[in-house]
Amino acid sequence: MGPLSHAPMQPCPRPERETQGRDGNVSVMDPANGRVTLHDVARELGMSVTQTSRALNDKWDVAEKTKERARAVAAELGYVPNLEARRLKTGSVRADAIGLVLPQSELHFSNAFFAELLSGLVATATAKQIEVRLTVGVAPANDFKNYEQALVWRQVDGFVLVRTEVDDPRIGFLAEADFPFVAFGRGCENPDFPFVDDVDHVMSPIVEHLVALGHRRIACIIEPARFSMSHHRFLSFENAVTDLGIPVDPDLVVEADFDEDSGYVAAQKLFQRTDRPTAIVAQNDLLALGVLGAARDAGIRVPDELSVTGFDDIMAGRYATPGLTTVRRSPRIVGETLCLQLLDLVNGTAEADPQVLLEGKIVVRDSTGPVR
Amino acid sequence: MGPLSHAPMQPCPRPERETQGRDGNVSVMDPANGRVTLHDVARELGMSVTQTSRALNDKWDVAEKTKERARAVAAELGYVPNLEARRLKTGSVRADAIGLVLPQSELHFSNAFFAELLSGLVATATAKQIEVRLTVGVAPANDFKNYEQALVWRQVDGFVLVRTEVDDPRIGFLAEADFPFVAFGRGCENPDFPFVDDVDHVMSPIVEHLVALGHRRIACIIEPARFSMSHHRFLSFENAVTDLGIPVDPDLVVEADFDEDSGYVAAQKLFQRTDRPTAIVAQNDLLALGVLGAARDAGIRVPDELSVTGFDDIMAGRYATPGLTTVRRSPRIVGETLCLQLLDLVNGTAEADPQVLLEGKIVVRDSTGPVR
DNA sequence: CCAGATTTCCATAAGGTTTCGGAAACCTAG
DNA sequence: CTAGGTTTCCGAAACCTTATGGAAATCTGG
Repeated sequence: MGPLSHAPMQPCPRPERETQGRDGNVSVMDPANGRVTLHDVARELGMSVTQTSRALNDKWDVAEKTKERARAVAAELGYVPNLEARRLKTGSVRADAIGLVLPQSELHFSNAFFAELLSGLVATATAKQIEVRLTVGVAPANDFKNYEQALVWRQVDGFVLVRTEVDDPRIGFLAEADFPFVAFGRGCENPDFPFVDDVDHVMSPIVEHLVALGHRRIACIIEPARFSMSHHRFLSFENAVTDLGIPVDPDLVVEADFDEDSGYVAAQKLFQRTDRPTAIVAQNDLLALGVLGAARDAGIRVPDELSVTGFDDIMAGRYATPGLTTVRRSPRIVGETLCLQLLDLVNGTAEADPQVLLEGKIVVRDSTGPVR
Repeated sequence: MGPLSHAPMQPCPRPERETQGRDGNVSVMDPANGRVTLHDVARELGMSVTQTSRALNDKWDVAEKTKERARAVAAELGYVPNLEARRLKTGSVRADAIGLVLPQSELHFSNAFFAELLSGLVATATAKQIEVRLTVGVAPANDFKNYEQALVWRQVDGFVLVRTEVDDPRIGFLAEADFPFVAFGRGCENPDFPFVDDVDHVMSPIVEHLVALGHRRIACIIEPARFSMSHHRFLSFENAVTDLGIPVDPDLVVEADFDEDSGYVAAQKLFQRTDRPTAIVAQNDLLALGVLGAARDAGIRVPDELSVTGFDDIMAGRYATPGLTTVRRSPRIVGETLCLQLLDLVNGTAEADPQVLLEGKIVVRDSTGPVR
């Protein structure tokens, strides 16, 4: 927490533009697009274009001394290879980029978990000199325009699929095109592509925790059911509950969206019931925060009268009142893993595990307590 | 809230790969990279390559009937133009992409405000057929590797700068290179490039609100002071406070990071003082949430014993306990504006205002109250 | 049926790079 | 000094597309 410096800012005028031209070197900055071409470098070197190319590409064929000279001149002239020409010639099919199509709704994106995932993904990609190309999805998830365009024009080497849906049509599309992709959330029963997802029993610790506290009427607020993870987590919840001999009351399962607002609304709906649940399991932390807000506004004390659990362990849950009991996963690891999986797929290598199941870790805070 | 469908997922086996080859059409899928080239289309059409190109590009020079025929054959053969060759020939210098370098720390990114900004940016770009290329910054902000690489290789048409610092070196770098960029947060005194930033008096409503409630000992928890926005908002805070005849106690100004954790720590520090402030102004909502958590843990009642304000109006603040008094800005508009500004700059058009000052709107909730 | 205007097409070149085969220069040993 | 090998270099071709200027075909009016 160093010394604070609140002096007024310095003005920062545009620097004077030097009149275009290298100092001391008579080079023809000429043709085409004003760019220095390999030709120019070769002329300056008094060498052939061929040899210049080979020198700069560090081929065995050329004397070390020449290489150095070439590099020097190239640097001095500010030569930078024309990527288009190179790729055209080499027939390189690599874009050195991977694509990610954002869920189109802004709300779906405000989740800190997802933001961190993206951050981890991009960091890993950047470390491998790969760029992440971002677009935002158009209306229905089965409109493949984004994917098709990037794919067909060879703009990316592969895709990362997020927010996969149950029987996600994108999967079939990409599989059929035989194009590399990885998914966050399996999208079907027995996927044979790389993905990252929760383990099957991911909700067990939460359920067991609540049941141990005496809860029997346990509600569940789920993300839209069409999404793979919502589906998966609900099945897990259902299994965990029934395994403990407790029936799942369908009336206590409420479908919401992804954000606090919808969690708030869903909770209100549950509160209207005469036989209110004693515990609410929300499928993510944002929903749970909404539930906490609804409870606060309804005068329902948490955890005395109601226990609430979330999922993801975003930072906001830690500082909520009361602190949110939740399940911790590492979004950065997810992003990192997805990236490595995809690059393996693209490169044909096989370093990372193709399919990763994440073990969640329950974090007990003050939003859960014994049933009164 | 439609019917929930929790039937088990369908397996989705990879579709059988058809043996490579168009049905019914004897075309040589031959050379190079297996791609169908313009040559192939021309041969199939019995036309010259030139005319085929012109036909597919819808030039005036070619008969409508021919165009249709060409389009049909191209579609059937699955021809897709080689972007490299086209760009090489046309000398097009457009990458149809803009670059954004993420702040390298994961923590800096978990802010929902920033996430929404990004979402707005990408949505706007996508609508204009522009892609957003994402990389993550390396250690010091004055290491330009990311920018330089993308710039020099003509990978992007322009940059969006976020988290600008006071006298941000990136600005000088890009200005000198005469490369298009826009900034979120002016980075210097009299910038002559497009940017989006807060109005100068952005903190006034908050300060006036608190002072009207009787607060005199007002602390401020700021984001790292080297960042332009932190600096700017603090100056605004300082001005607003002194304008009302209240001196700013330097001991009540604490520098933190961006997230809840650091807000928590900073608040603890303030709580240790014998003459505790009666109000804490945090420079963003996450910090404020941390303060609320710290107050809760220290047994300090908000707003009875302490008023807390945030900035940004992220959703989590609305559902915090108590609801957070804050300043609302629209992150999506910011992202959108930045994108339009940059595209204007790149295209040489001038639709959007080059410099936008955002007026914040105070949102009063329950975290602020009269001084006891 | 022909001159001239108009429409439709084509052969060639070009864009910047890499690859290929072979040529020139150099070195070593006999 | 020369044969044979090694190192270093170069000319020409190729990657796929588009632009240019002009040729061929078609149409118009007399």
